[in-house]
Amino acid sequence: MNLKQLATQLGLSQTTVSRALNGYPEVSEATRKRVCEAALAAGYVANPRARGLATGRAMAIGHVIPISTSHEMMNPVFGDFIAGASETYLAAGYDMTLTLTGDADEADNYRRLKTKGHVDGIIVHGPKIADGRIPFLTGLGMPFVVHGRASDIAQPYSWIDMDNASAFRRATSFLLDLGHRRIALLNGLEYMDFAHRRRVGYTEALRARGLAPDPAIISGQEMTEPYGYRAASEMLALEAPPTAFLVSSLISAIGVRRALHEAGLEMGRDVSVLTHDDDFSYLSNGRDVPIFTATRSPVREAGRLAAEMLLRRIAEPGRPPETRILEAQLIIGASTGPAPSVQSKAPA
Amino acid sequence: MNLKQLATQLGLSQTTVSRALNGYPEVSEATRKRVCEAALAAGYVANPRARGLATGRAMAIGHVIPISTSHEMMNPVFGDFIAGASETYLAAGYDMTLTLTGDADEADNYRRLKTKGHVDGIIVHGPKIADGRIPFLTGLGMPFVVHGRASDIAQPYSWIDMDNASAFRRATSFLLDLGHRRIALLNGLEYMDFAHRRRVGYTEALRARGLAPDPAIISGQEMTEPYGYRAASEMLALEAPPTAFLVSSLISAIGVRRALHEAGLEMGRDVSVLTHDDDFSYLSNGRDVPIFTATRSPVREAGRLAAEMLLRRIAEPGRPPETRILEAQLIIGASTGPAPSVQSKAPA
DNA sequence: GTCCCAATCCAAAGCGCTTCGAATTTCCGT
DNA sequence: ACGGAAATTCGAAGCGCTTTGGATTGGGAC
Repeated sequence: MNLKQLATQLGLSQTTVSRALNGYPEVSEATRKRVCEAALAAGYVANPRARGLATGRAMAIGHVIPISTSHEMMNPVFGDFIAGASETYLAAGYDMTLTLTGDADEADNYRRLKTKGHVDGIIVHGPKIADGRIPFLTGLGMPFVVHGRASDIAQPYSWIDMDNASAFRRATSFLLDLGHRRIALLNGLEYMDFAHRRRVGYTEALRARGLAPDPAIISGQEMTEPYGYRAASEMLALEAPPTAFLVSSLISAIGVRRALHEAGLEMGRDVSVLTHDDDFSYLSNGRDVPIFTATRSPVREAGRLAAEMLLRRIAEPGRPPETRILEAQLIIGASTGPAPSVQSKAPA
Repeated sequence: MNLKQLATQLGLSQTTVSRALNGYPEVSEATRKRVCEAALAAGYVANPRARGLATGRAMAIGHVIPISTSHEMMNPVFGDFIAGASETYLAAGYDMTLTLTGDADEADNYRRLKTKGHVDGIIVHGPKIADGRIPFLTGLGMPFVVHGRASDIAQPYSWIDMDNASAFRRATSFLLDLGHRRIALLNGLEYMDFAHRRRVGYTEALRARGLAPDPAIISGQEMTEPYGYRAASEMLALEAPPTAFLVSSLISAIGVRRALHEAGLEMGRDVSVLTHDDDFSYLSNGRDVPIFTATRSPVREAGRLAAEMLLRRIAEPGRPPETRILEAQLIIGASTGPAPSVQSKAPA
């Protein structure tokens, strides 16, 4: 069933039917009603391809998410982020197309170019410190919003990001306040912008107290559970083991917890753990009684906001780039406590 | 830059250029080479909408994944499954569009109808026991493949599924062989087909040894970490607590582990835990030394296979529905051991 | 030199929809 | 009853690509 058939059946022109269906004012209410009912009855819905061809709009936005081929990891952040964005799209009538891409640059530019004409805008995931995709898309003139930022890029562009540096600065200070002096950082891959910023925040907080970061208790890897376990186990075996761990993801923090248990240490008493918490739906850190002390920033919410930003950009192509920073909450849970050396000086 | 411009620039007709680009035989190799080079230089890529309109193929496949609005959960299974499918699509030149939908039926049929014309085929995620989407899509004549099955549906359709019943039957038997008699089941939501089948396998294995399932140690919820924790804690507080837990997801199993630790019990010695493991990339159960004894079936691989199946269906619309069952591996880890009562009879 | 068959290449007809410009009808005031 | 503005409706031209059927060219075979 296509427009022409519907129009013939109704004894109207395609023009009128199209206008009636799309809510244009120059069609009488009576006609509109008749048309809509007939369309509903016939189960008619405009062919999106044809509509796109005619209007130039695709009513779809593309998410390009990098999967490091070497690691083969689908970061769970993407899932929740996309779920959030999808709510916005649904309400606005947009579709979402996903492109998982190998390594984020080079040959891919080509592929994304192809994407042009397929989508009205793009959300860029997982930016690296100086991400080539950003100048590329800017040059292309395609509306886009970055989830995160790319530190070394001068020209303005739209992004939404959590304040990673601030969150990790506060988290580090919090641990320092508790008396910890050997604070390990289990970061994500540090060529990723977010991890880079977290490291910066961590370092700043240490320096502010006159402490120098110790490379032996800093690492940056993909944030899996086994990574947390392995890194923590190794660090705990050092001569001067850390008394606290600052971890970049709840999943890795779970690995750290496993390492602690295995070493016979109690989390929150013998060793403190503070993690960033993206507030995934399926891996909640507990609403009422958080297991881990954490910097929390819901990634799903970020997805919703990013999508709204992008839709605004698409609607008004002229508007200057918009940016939005989200502050993480510092949530106190049971995984942190005073540094043991301090505690041991208490009356026993 | 469009076809017409490119053709003019080359002094050829649109027809020839189109054919050259699409690899049709009736164009000389010399011409083809010239055309391809020019296209590359100009950065020309055919507008997919226009191509789709003309060919009737969208070169895109749709994933419709249900998000129970009540729970607001983006199941991590989807992420990995999609990553697998995406590999297949990339190789075949297909795009992927994602539709997260609220509750899976009713009004949504409409929406999915709209999807028609947008995609060449659909992958159905998260089927319930009698899922209305299956007869609906069958009636629509749209090629589709279900990841999982829907038990109560008579007419044939294409699906790929892990053998959930068999996996859980074997897992239960394994625990029974270790002497466990009170085996708790922490299942997923039991209106989901996969959870239903797991329950069936579990029940069968118990019955085969003359044991009756005890509702007090069986539950079915969304498979979050807190669920595993809460359910396990409650069951451990029973008068006759379970000596083993059979868990439907690694994430929930981590919650169970937490509950055990908190209760001062050692996993694998005091209480056994056996979980299903979808083999997510970021939450590995350990390749060499599995933490949990588990039934493992890589969901990413399933995604790849499902995509291949769908592409075959699209290529040959006439072929009869294809089905594929994947057998889970039973992997022995450190989380299981003989039932304590048995052990306690050993010389001490 | 002709004829015929391949090998190439081209013109034009859609695919289904939107939208501009024009035609038609309706409804007033006078 | 009539001119004309306002309210509706329509015809037709694309959007960019594929593909059918036909035209053109080149090169043996005779």
